[in-house]
Amino acid sequence: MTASTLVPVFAALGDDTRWSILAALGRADASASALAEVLPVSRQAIAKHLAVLQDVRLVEPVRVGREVRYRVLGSQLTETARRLDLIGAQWDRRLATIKQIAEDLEIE
Amino acid sequence: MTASTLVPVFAALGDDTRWSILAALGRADASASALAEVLPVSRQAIAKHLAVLQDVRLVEPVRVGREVRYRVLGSQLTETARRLDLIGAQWDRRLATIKQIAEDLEIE
DNA sequence: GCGAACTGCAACTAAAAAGTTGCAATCGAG
DNA sequence: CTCGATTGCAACTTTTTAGTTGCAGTTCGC
Repeated sequence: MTASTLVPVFAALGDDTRWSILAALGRADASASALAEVLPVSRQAIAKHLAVLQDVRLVEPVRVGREVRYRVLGSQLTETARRLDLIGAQWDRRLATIKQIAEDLEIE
Repeated sequence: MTASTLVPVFAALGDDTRWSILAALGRADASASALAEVLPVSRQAIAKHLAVLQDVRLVEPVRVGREVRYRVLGSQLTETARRLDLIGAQWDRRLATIKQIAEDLEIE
């Protein structure tokens, strides 16, 4: 996974409707039609959201007879979390360094 | 931090320009004007982005004389990563359970 | 084979977000 | 005190995205 793929994942996660979809899929795999019966948007809207989620590997389609069920992929979320943590740690390290320098200066 | 604050953080992180800003701030604190000299957008556009980032506590303003420098906050990123990891683990656990059940059924 | 259930594609509308320009207000340095 | 640098506010345009409706294509069950 390269850095260029990280931002689209966040863009995908930055929408309430998509989280509703992910939450529903977190309980059980479901098709776009099935999700449309639960959520307050049309099936086509859900299909578009699923396409977005599939593009960033947050869900994957599973054909079951004539319907296409979607499965949520925790691995992408875990991987994203790991990378986010690294970046956050870097920033904190720089701030800690600055703070340390400031304290050293005060002592002198 | 409540769940309702999580989605806006992702929305904030789902934009390339904001990542450019965060990357620049990751190297050194800077004002909107200073950032505008480096990035290919106007100062006002950057000011809006900084407001978005500040709303979700990814940066915080620091007055230095007549200018307002912004500091990146790693803690928010770390916290977000932690929560993301928990959710991903939940999903993976469900999938593992399902897989286990499927395997058990095959044996019988 | 035929009808019903599902999916997929396309065009369109509406709302949100990114970016711009222009101007007023503020504050420091000389 | 005054000039220049910097920030803040407002109106506007453009682009993107979320959502809709309508229709065509597939495939399963009877």
